[in-house]
Parts: sequence; C-alpha cells; structure tokens
Amino acid sequence: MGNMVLIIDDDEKLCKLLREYLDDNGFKALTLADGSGVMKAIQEESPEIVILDIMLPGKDGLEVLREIRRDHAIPVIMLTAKGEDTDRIVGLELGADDYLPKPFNPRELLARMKAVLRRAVPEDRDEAGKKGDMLIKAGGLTLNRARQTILIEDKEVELSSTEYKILEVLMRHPNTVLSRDQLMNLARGRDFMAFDRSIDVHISKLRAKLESDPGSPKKIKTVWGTGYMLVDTL
Amino acid sequence: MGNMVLIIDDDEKLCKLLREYLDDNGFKALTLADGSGVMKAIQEESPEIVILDIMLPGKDGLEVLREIRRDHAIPVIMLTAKGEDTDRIVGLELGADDYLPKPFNPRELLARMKAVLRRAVPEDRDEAGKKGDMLIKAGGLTLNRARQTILIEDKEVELSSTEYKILEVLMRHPNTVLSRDQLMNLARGRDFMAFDRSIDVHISKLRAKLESDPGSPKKIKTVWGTGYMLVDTL
DNA sequence: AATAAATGTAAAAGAAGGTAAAAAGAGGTG
DNA sequence: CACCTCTTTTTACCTTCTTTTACATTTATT
Repeated sequence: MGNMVLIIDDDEKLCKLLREYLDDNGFKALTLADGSGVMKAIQEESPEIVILDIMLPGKDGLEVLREIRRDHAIPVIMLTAKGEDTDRIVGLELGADDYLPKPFNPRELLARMKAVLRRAVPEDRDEAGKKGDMLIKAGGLTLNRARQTILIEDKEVELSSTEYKILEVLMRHPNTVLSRDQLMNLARGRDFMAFDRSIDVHISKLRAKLESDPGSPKKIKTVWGTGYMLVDTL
Repeated sequence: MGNMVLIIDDDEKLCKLLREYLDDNGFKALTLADGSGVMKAIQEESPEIVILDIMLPGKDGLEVLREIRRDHAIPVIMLTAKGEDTDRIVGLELGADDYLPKPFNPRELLARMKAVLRRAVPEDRDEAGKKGDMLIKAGGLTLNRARQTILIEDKEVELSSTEYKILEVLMRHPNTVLSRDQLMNLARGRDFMAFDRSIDVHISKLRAKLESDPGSPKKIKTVWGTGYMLVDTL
C-alpha cells in the first residue's frame, strides 16, 4: 500500500536505481522507458505522482506532459539534462510541479517528491474534478481559488484577478525562480515585452497586501536579473 | 432499488464494462446502442442521469441531447472522443452537465456522476411534472426550471427568461469561468459582439436579485478580462 | 567612486466592468 | 392597429483594474 510513483525514463540503470531507492522509502515505483503508455498507466494504476524525463526516445517529455495535463492534475516532476536551460523549460511548459537537473541524488528527488505531494491537496475526485484543487498552501499563505482571496494569518485579503493569478503561479512553484516572462505567460497568457513593467507593479501591490514589511519582503523575493520567487520554508 | 443510469453508447464492450462497474457501485444501468429509443427510455424508466456518447451511429449525441433537453432537465454527462476539442464542445452545446474525454477510468465517471447528482435534486412531483425532471442546486441556490424561479434560502425569486438561462448555464458549470461569448451563445443563441454590454446588465440584475450584498458579490464572481463564474463552495 | 542596468513604486493613462436610465423589441388587449 | 406592459439591448457615466510612464533607488560592473 505504498504510494505509487510512475517514472518515465529511458535510462534503464537509473530506473532500476530509483525503483530500489523509492521502494526502500515507502513508495511503489512503476517505470516506463518511453512516453507511449503513460496515459494508460495513469488511468489504470492511478499513481500519486509522475517523474518524467524531458529527453525521451520518440515523443519528448514536454509532449507527454501536455498529454497528461489534458486529463489530469496529478503532480509531475520533470528531469532535465544538465546544460539545458531549465528556466526556459519550466517557462515553456509549466504544467510541471517541479524540475530536477540530472544528475541528481535520489535523496534530492525524494525530498522534492515529498514537497510536491505535501502541496498537492489530494485531488478530491468527488469534488472539483476537472478544475483541480480549491486551496493551495505555501509560504504561510492559503489561496482560495473560488473566492480569489488569500488567507494570511486568518485574515482574508481580496486580490484582483491578475494579482491572484500571479500569486497562484508563484505558490504552485515555491522556492523556484520564475522570470517575468513566465509570470506574464502563465498569469495573463500574453508575451512579455522588453520595457514591460506591469509584472513589477503587480508584485509591488501583492507585497503591499501580504508582506508585514513590504520594504523588505520575506515572502516574495526578488532574484536580481532573473525574476521573482515565493519562499516556502518548512 | 439502485439509482437508474441510462447509458447511450455504441461500444458494446464499454457498455458491458460500465454496467458491471456501476452495478457494483449501487447504480442500475440501462444501455442503448444508439439514440433512437432515448426519449421512450427516459419516459418509461425515469433514470436519474444519462451518460451519452457524442459519437453515435445515426443521430449524433448533440442532436440527442437537444431532444432530451426539450422535455427534461435530467442530468447528462457527455462522452467525447479523444482529440476533439472538448472546450469547444462544452462551449457549443452546454446543455450537458459535464463531459468526459474517452478513454476514461470508470472511477472517474462515477465521481463525476456523483458530483452532478449532488447538484440535482428531484423535482417535486406533486404537480403533473414529467418524470426525470430535476432542479439544479449550486452555490446555495436552487433553480426551478418549471417555474423559472430561483430558491434562495427558502425565498422564491422570479427571473426573466434570459436571467434564468444565464443562471442555469452558470449553475450547471459551477467554479468554471464562462466567457461572455459562451454565456451569450448558450443563453441567447446568438453571437457576442464587441462593445456588447447586455450580458453585463443581466449579471447586474441577477446579482441584485440573489446576492445579499450586490456591491461585493459572493456568488457570481467577475473574472477580470475573462468572464463570470458561479462560486459553489461545499 | 562612477556608470550602467535592473528594480520599486507613485501616479497618469487606458481598458474593462457596474449599473441607471433611455431606447428598442415583443407580446397582449381591446 | 393603437396602446400598454414587460423584457432586452444600448447608451452613458462612473468605478475599478491593468498597463505605462517617470523618477527614485538599488545592484552589478569597471
């Protein structure tokens, strides 16, 4: 009755290693060498989380992710080869919940799996089925999707649609630097242009609403030259 | 005395599978291979819910849905073939209560059936009401189709037909943002034009009728730049 | 330290939404 | 058909939200 993990990677040795390591740590691992049987496996085995290599023979990982996301809100961690521009990858297809550059220490993977699973309120199938979770928790904040508000120390603060969207993206990827480009794409569905400062302004307003001292923000950090990051210390 | 489900699908194997699965889960399933006998079956068997494949031999599923909707408010879940643009389908023919892309996990279907049934309450049959008719419940509201009214905390409020239609569409898809375009198409059957404000006006009137504080609406939310959403927190 | 690039944010400008009221339709009724 | 009533759409103005602008401040580089 260990939690089921679905691993998709064409590196046999890695798969074997991971299967053993995860087995020892209370997970039951199912491995696939390519993306062809993923949907079937998810349907039949209902894993709790998917570990997906970006580089795959045949259909590549992003394509597989896209397929998964059409039907499932299941947590997905992407494995990226060293050297690829991971930010870019995350930006392009941020349906993933986390990513991990290869090579990595299995312990690191396990830690991220646990982190992702902790955030993933069990997808209450009975309820909000296709729309995913109603509440997202991270960084001491609780987002209420239905009401477009945040709960911060039991106080409910109203957010505008864009503020909400940006914060949701940040909270879905805590401790991950997101570029303005990514934020603009994910929150507003349009391209970020040079000299576009609107993300900065929204961040400024968010800080005013949710930081106790907006002058030295503790929750939404600026990563100079790169973007913003929501800090989630556990 | 299990609840009766009417399944219309030409895939025999799928029908058999579903019949068995639903049987095991407290439903009694009746299956039809095409749309020809649907109206008769609804009248004679009074199922609680209909599962309807879009792709059918002869009359297609949308046509069948239209027929059903002429006489019944019975909950309907549509099955759509993989690859079709489900959003589009939902947008075009939103008389359905939910849709599910094939292939699907029977468990997922069951979950959605339960979710839809939770929103549907059997209509008071004291009056010569046709069987199979349901009231829709969501967001603390109960729609009465036969009387074109809404029950809000035991008070019955009258709605104009457009108000009713818009609210019905919103309530059939709670916690889903619907664009003005969709609302206009579904409620009035015509295209939404730029600078058209009539949906906004109807929403405003609905809020005046059903929100305790129309100034800060809790039930019908505006999603800026996108559309409106009925909030249903359970 | 000086310079250039990036970020913070107030305030102006622009775009979208709320709603009262006028105008335009759609049925009834005599 | 003229008249009245009820509904829907359009108009007009106001409010709210987003983006742009402008300038101050911070950070990195030389």
